Formats: sequence, structure tokens, C-alpha cells
Amino acid sequence: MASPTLLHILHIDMDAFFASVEQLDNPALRGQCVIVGADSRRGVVAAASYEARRFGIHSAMPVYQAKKKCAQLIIVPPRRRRYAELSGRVMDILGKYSPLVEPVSIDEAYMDVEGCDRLHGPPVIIAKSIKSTILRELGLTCSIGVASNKFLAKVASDMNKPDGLTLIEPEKVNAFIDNLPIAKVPGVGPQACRILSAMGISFLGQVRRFPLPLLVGKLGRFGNRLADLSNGHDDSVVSPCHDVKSVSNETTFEADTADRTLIASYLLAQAQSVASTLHRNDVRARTIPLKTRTSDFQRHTRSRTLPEAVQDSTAIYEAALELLDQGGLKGPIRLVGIAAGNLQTVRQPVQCGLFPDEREARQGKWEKIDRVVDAIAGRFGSDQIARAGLHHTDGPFGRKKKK
DNA sequence: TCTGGGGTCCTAGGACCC
DNA sequence: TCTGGGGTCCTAGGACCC
Repeated sequence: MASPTLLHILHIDMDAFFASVEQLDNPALRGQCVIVGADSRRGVVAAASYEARRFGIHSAMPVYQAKKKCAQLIIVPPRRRRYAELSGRVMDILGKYSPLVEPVSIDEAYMDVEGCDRLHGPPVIIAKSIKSTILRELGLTCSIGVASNKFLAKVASDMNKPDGLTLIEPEKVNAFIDNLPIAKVPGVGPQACRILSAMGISFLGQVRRFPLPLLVGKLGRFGNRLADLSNGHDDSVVSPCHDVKSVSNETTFEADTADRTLIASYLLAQAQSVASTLHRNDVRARTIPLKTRTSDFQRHTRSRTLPEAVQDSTAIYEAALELLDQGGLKGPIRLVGIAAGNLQTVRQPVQCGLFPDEREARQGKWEKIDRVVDAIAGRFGSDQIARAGLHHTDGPFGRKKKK
């Protein structure tokens, strides 16, 4: 009947991850108001230390606003490689307790510890052990939620941050849901929140009183999901593997621009970055979306699906440039970005023409050049090598280095 | 001095095919 | 001799998450 381990799902959430890593690596930052983010005109906070949060600073806040809130604020530029390295070590630790670990982002993961009792003890003991191992081996704290499904575990992990451990026992689920503010429900953002509050809903428990057709009418398919959650139901499983579905690279300019040459130089750098990521993941892309953001902050996308999947930076760049020109620049833009979607593994057969025509030969050539560029960038740094097209502009590789 | 960058999933309309 | 109806692909945009 009932599963032997009712509370078998864990959600592990690193506390203020990027900021904590900076404080770990630089003791002078400990106890200080630290944010990680670009200290540029348009930078935003990627992570804020708990000391900084006391000043009302939070992630996604513009850096200039954060500065206004806290005079002694220390701004540290992000070191993504370092965060990825530590994230990998966290995931390795989790993997020692259960094979069912699902990383959901660089600082978050779900685990299913069903059947792991004999080796590691019951879920709460596992959670405690994970916390102490991460602290001992890495010097970082995390918060863990333990519950009967992913939704409850996720919300639980957020309840007692930082360094929290929260259980939701089955008999307490209903009370927990009754008191859970609707805005705390994963998937409920500002838009859904507006709709729900117009219906008089402030807590998840109130959703139970609404007929399903009404919810679906207001929220679409998400109405079904929300009704399930309001009853504490979530049957989604912890799945360790998932394929990457898209890859992208985008840049916000320091100042809005309508300079096609400048924009094109960014596109070339972005195409190289996207191509390099595709290669690392052993995938090719058939669809290339170009994203722009106009001065009024409106986002626009135009995309093109190619007759065959590509991986080389030149093909990506040319597709992006065509999309840029096809729409025409109607005014200055603040952001440009390239994505690559509709991905296929390189092992999937590529649609080949009857004859290896010029284009295919050319594509092969550019892929080889991309590999060489990647290798040199990997060894000597990405500022050591770039396409000639990037140099005669004020583009990303053309900027003068600070002394 | 408004609002990053990297993703996921959903929706809706049009084209096209059988 | 007005308007079928699914299924799939493509495109654009929106909401949301960390």
C-alpha cells in the first residue's frame, strides 16, 4: 500500500551560491555586503550575500540600485568556471547517496533517495549528512527540503534559508498548503499572480475551492497543474538525464546602438560561442533564432530553420546576419543575441545532398577552423584569438584592455 | 542611468499534406 | 456545388525559473 519511504524526495539548494563562493575564496569578503555581477551601467545582481540582502538587495536588481541601498557594497565580477567547478563537486557528493540526482541549475538539484536507507539511513539522516559533507569538503552551506514529492521538497528547501533543513510530514501537507502564499508556488510568476489575486486567491489552499474548468479557463493548462499542487499532488519524477534543447549567447550593449557593423561584430563573436557550445555538447542545430531588444525593452525574435543541421560558426553567423537584415533595424537596440535550437546529436545522420557540394565542403572547413579557435582559446584565453572581423570594430574583442 | 544571461515550456496562427 | 479535419512543421511571442 503505502510506500515504505514516504519522504523520499530531497531538494538541495545552495545558499547565495555565487556570493558564498566569492566569500569562500576571498576571506576578506566574509561578513561583508557582497554582490556578484557586472559593475557596468546596465549590470544586474546575479547573487547577493546574506549581509547584502539585509539592505534589501536581491538578485536581478540593477547594480546601480544596489549601490544606492548600501554604501559599503562590494561588487565582484562573476567567475562562472569556478561556480561550475564547485557545482560539479556538489553534484558528485549528492551522487554518492543516490544514483537519482537531477541537477536543475548550477546551484540546485533534486534527489530521490527511495531505497537508500540500508546504505545511508532514512532521508532526514541523508539530508543531514549531505549538508555536513558539503560544508566540510567545500566550505559551503545549502538548504534542503525533504518531502514526498518534488513540489513539496522544493518549497520546503526555501523555508529556512540559509543552512536550513525542512521536512514536510504527510500529515502536515494540507496545513502547509493552506498557508503557502500563492506567489511562492513554482510556476506562479507576476502574471499568474495577478490573475489569481483577481480571483481572490492569496494562498495555494484556496485553489481547492475553485472548480477545475474555471481554473483552466483562467490559466490554461497550468490550471490543471495548480489544482494538483493545491492537493499536494505532484507526480513528476526525478530524472537524472536530460538533453540540452537550445543554446544561446546574448549581449546587452553599454549604450543602445543601430550601428550594423558593430552589431554584426557581436553576432560573429556570439556565433563562435554558440558553435563552441554545440560542439562541446556533440549537437548540431537546425533552427537559428535571432533575438533583439529594442530601446523600449520590447523583445523580438526572428528565426530561420535551415535545410540541414549545422555546427559551424560561419553558418550560424550568416543565418543570424540574414535575419538581422531581413527585418531591418528600425531603430537602436539594447541587446542582440543568437540562439541555436532544434538540436540533433552529431550521431544522427545529417541530411546529405547527392553530391558533396561546395557548401558542405565549406561547412566542414569552417568546423575545423572553429575547433582550432576553441583549442587556442581554451589554452591561452578567449581574448587571445578571434576572427579578423572582430578586430576592426569596437566589438567585444576590439575593446581596449584595462591596465 | 531601469530592467543580465542562460535556459524551459506553452500558445497560437499559418502552411502544407493526406 | 463556399467554410472538412487531423497531424506536423515553422514562426513569434509570452511567462517563468535560476
